[in-house]
Amino acid sequence: MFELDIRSRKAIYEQLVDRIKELIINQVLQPDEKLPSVRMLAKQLTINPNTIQKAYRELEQQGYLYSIQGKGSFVAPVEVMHNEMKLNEVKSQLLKLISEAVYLGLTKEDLLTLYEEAKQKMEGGDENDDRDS
Amino acid sequence: MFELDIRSRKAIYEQLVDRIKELIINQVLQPDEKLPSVRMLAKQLTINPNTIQKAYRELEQQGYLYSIQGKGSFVAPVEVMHNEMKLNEVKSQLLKLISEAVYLGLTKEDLLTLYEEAKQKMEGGDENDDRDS
Amino acid sequence: MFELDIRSRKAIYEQLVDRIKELIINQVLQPDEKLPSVRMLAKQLTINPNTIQKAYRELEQQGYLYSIQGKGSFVAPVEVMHNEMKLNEVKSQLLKLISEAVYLGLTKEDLLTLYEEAKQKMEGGDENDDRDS
Amino acid sequence: MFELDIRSRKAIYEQLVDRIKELIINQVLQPDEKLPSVRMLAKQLTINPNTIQKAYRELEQQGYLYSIQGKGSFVAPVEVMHNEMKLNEVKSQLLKLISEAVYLGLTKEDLLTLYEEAKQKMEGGDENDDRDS
DNA sequence: GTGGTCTAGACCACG
DNA sequence: GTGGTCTAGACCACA
Repeated sequence: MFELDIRSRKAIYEQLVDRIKELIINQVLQPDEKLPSVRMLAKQLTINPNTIQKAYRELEQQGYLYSIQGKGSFVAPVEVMHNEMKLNEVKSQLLKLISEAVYLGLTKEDLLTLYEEAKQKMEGGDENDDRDS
Repeated sequence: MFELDIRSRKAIYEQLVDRIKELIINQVLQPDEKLPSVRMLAKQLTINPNTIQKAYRELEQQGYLYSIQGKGSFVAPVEVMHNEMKLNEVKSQLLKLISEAVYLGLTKEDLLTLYEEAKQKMEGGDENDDRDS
Repeated sequence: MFELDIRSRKAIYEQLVDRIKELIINQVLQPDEKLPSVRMLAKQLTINPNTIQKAYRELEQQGYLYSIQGKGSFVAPVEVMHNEMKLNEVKSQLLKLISEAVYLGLTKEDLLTLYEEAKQKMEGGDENDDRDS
Repeated sequence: MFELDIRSRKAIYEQLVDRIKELIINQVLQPDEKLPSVRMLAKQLTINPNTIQKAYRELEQQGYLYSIQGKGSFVAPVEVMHNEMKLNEVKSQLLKLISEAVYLGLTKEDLLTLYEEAKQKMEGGDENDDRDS
């Protein structure tokens, strides 16, 4: 579930951040669900606990997790207010990436296909799904 | 034209890569156009020539530039064949980014707006083309 | 009345300390008024009694509460003598915080507004006093 | 200049953060001025480089510093736009602290005295000062 | 030489 | 048992 590539150029803690963020976005990890403890996960992945902690801390700063002393780390519920700033950041990144993709031949249809794909993955993780949103 | 933010967290050579890539994508830099020499640009930006070189090498590897010994570096024309691999990479990045954006509240309309924006910038850079694509 | 945020980074006992201090300052809790027993409050808030005890002990040390064996904990009346030391501590904290706020753009008017706001809340909590101080 | 109390309950990196923030606010450290390198400062204070790095990183996240790979860490210039959010946070903290201080006997005059004191320290650090602002 | 990352351990605060 | 802090080292990427 949290497998990572030790040989990758990308820093281990960054891989973890990306992977966990993905699990949250696709609702595999539900709001307020507890994540593995720093030490447990460290043992399981055979990496240093500090590395896990750094990833958790980063996710906390980005608003995806919250952690409680002596209890553990948990998935943060989405809060619309706080996200507007983040959405604008992501939009700016998207504009750049879409530009590059279009330059390389991406069509509007391709883009919409990707959108549907993203949607589908998110609904797939939601067990209480009522079919279409 | 190549101004960069010395205070940014992003490495200077990366900023250069992104900036030049952007200029190529928006067709400000046309195919086969010559880029400034490493030394000239280094002097102009008052940074280390090695940094410029690293950026040019990176762009060459990504297929955006080609260089000729003793002549300089030039913008590579888009080649459809070679791009399919890159398009798939970018598509994969896009899927991740779109997923995150949707999680944060992006709508399909937002996405199409971004698409049109990207298109427009590319056409705007093309001075010899007033027609719609 | 004592609701606390389980997701907060701040330790639970600290949240309790702050909340009770606030209630005392705003005169919602009057001098010599009895606070809920450790066990009752623990049951009501569904947290560990030790946590309540730690908060009460902390407030006692800070001079906001006094406790009587077998009777419970009570709000301490303000004593001018004992407060001079604390006032100086708080003044020192205030100086730091005001400096930071001014650095971030706080004006003298903003500060006076905050002062009036603080005053108002304290008078608002005093149900038997409609006059100005 | 960066002396810290190793016996204090407060974490070393937090002491560093507070101290450096203070130096920036009082303009002892000027915008774009370089801070001691992580290793130099670690050697000077005889503490672990990681602890310094944690402090620098925290200050960077709070917007007081920016750091550049291979160059060092520098004081960030104040940007009014980005600070409004922070100002509101600090205002909220101020309201609480002023309430407590008033409860302990702080007068409006005391508060204004503290304000002037804060102002004075900030101007004192400004070498190009034109007397009053 | 600089910051950034990682490891392998230790101790503390919290509940 | 949990996260948070700190130490004492090591290696890498950047300029």
